[in-house]
Amino acid sequence: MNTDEVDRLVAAWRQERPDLDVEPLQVLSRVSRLARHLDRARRAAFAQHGLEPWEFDVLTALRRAGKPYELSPGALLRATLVTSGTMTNRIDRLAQAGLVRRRPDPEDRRGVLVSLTAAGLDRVDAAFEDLLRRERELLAGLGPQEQRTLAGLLRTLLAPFDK
Amino acid sequence: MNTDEVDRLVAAWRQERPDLDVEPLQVLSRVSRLARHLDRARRAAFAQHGLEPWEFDVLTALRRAGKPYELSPGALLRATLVTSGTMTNRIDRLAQAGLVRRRPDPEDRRGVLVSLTAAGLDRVDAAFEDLLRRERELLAGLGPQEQRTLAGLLRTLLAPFDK
DNA sequence: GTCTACTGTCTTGACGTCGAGATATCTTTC
DNA sequence: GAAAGATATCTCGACGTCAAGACAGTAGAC
Repeated sequence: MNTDEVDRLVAAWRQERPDLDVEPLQVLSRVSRLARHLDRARRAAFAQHGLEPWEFDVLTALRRAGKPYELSPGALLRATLVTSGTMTNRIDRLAQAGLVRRRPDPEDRRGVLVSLTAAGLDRVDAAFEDLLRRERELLAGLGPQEQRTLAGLLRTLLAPFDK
Repeated sequence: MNTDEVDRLVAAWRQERPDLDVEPLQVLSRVSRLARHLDRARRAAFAQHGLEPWEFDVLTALRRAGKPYELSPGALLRATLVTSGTMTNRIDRLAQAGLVRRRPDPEDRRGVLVSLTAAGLDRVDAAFEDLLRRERELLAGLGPQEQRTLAGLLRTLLAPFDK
């Protein structure tokens, strides 16, 4: 079993605070670190398609909604976990870039509906394929059974958050 | 096996892009989500001690260094993966808050050494204990053996990044 | 010793996010 | 049908980060 950065981190803490049980770090520090590396991989994948991660997040939410690829800003901010001010700003820039379109909601005059343009659909589909390619490489160190085990353990940890 | 948010995400993608193998999302989307929840838990733990996550990151790096809890800004930015401009700003504010101290490096006139004050040491120790408490709760759904399995699988995924 | 390349830290300007609040509209209750 | 509260979106100012570059000091080659 090779030692990695987190093993060194844990060893340093044991040295400095031998009174504490730092085992939780073995799992959770690795989760944080892996997430950071994953962010980089995502950024790289999207850059090839001229997209920023935040752009992908929004386009992807629309893409997953299925035809006609249209959601309200409210639905988008719930899907992407950002605040409303941020979402307004994002939609502005995506519309500027020609990737989404805004139109008034015919059923609610307070509301707006945001939809993918043809260009937005093409971009997000291409970027998503690239992302999956890179994610597969990232997971190449694990066999199919190990991946399922890992997914299962992570699901257990996430369960309390899905209320 | 209960279905969670990620299962729904994967199901939506299978519906929309049945031509793609989206299995990687089962692992990696969960890693990202768990990291987000972990960030919140950290934020909450630190807030009780009047610390922001970024403050904790810096103080912690100094704490782990052991007596005399002193590192250069360069060492700190490598430990925390931020840019030098960011680190300058962080040290400024931590010094302002009385949690760290800056002094010229006696061996290198370009250099500076940053060390924990007594107040900084107390704060970071208390916050760290709180963090571990919360992390343990987060992991409560898994038994000790499962946690070790999970840590091992994550270590395998991280190995390629530790150069 | 001097030139050149490197290192360590700080400065600056642009950017994206957040949080609070403003505005308009819808819904519920009486 | 009017008032009160809820909801949807947008506006604005503050903040922390980054990237690029400025500046001072060090180290190696000759």
